[in-house]
Amino acid sequence: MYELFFRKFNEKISLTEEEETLVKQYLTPKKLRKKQYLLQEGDICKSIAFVEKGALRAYSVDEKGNEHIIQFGLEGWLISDLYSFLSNEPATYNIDAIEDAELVLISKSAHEELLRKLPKYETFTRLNITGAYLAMQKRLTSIISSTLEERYMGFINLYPNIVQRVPQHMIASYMGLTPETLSRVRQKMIRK
Amino acid sequence: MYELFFRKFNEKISLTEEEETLVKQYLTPKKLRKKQYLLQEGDICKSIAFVEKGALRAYSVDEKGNEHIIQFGLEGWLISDLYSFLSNEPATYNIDAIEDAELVLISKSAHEELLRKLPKYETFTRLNITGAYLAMQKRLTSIISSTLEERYMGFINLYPNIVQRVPQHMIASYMGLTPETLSRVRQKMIRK
DNA sequence: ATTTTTTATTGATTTTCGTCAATGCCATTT
DNA sequence: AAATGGCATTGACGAAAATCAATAAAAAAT
Repeated sequence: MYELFFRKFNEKISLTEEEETLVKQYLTPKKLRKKQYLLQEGDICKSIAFVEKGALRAYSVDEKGNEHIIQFGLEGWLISDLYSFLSNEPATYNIDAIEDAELVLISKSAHEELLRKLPKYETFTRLNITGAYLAMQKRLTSIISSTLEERYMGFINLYPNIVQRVPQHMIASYMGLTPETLSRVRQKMIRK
Repeated sequence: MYELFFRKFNEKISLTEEEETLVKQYLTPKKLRKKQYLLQEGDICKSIAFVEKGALRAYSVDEKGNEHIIQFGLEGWLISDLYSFLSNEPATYNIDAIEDAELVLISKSAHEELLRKLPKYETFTRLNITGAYLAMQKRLTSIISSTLEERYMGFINLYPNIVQRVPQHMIASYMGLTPETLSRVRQKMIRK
């Protein structure tokens, strides 16, 4: 149980047996079927989810009903509406399962207690958010400074597994494009 | 000395006198004239800078020589090429002063020692990076899901002080637009 | 004081991307 | 086996933004 979670944890900062046992008490497993929501816009985000298995996405919906994917969550990644989680304000994102998924949930109270009780958990949290920040900064840089082809190439190189598993219109959404435009970008690249 | 730095620090997590004295020993002041570089692409980023006074920007330059601003740094903000700082890889961003500036530098070794010695510094760091992450996520969401006018309105509301002090072509660059396009967006908005 | 540099605006044109619509394909479901 | 729904592709068209170029205004340097 929670194998991948603790593998990732120990990669960042290694825990003793006792510490693992302590942390385990604060975790809750959850299974999600494809298309099921983990969080809906307007609800308060009650937990951070670690993906043990499967795939999720976080997305917003605009007035026209278009979905905009802000984040994917595959095995080994964390996913949540962090702002809602930390502030207790209504979520602005929806999160649902792209594939059947197994999650490890960390509730708000668990998160806060672990931060207080276990310094290594704070380090774990800091390293996680730092990694997420750096990844997002790369994404932002590529959006404001690269051509579509370069951006798509970058995406393929960075997340080859996502390209395999996720429908292309979702990748288009993640890139801020229409499915048609992404399809045409791909055609151009194939011709070379 | 370092007044704003400690004000911001204490807002996040309050320090005792002794702790402040300890932290002070790890800080270095630095003044920068307008247009001076704090960091150039290709160099290793040796420190995180806290802006006590003035304004800076971090930006990349593409093959065509166009500059793309990834971040502004005004009073009270931190600025650096975090990836380079943490990994010791060559920086991909340039950082320079938009106005004469006074900085507080935290070197790599200072950062690491403070993380080890002072748990409150780790908390300070965690809260800073979390805030930066949330701000960037908002920016990204607005890029992939809003119209230009909405995005510019959002920028004005979020950073009215930047609009006052920074040339518009830099704001265009931050938004991933040409100066001409931003100028036209503004005209449209004025007409309403 | 005048020259230079930086900045913002405007117009004409081209390129890029979104929109709308139709088609075909594949995978489920019935 | 047939029907359905989700998905990717393609074409025609229009809208949005980039590019190129000229001008003017403001700020900085001499």
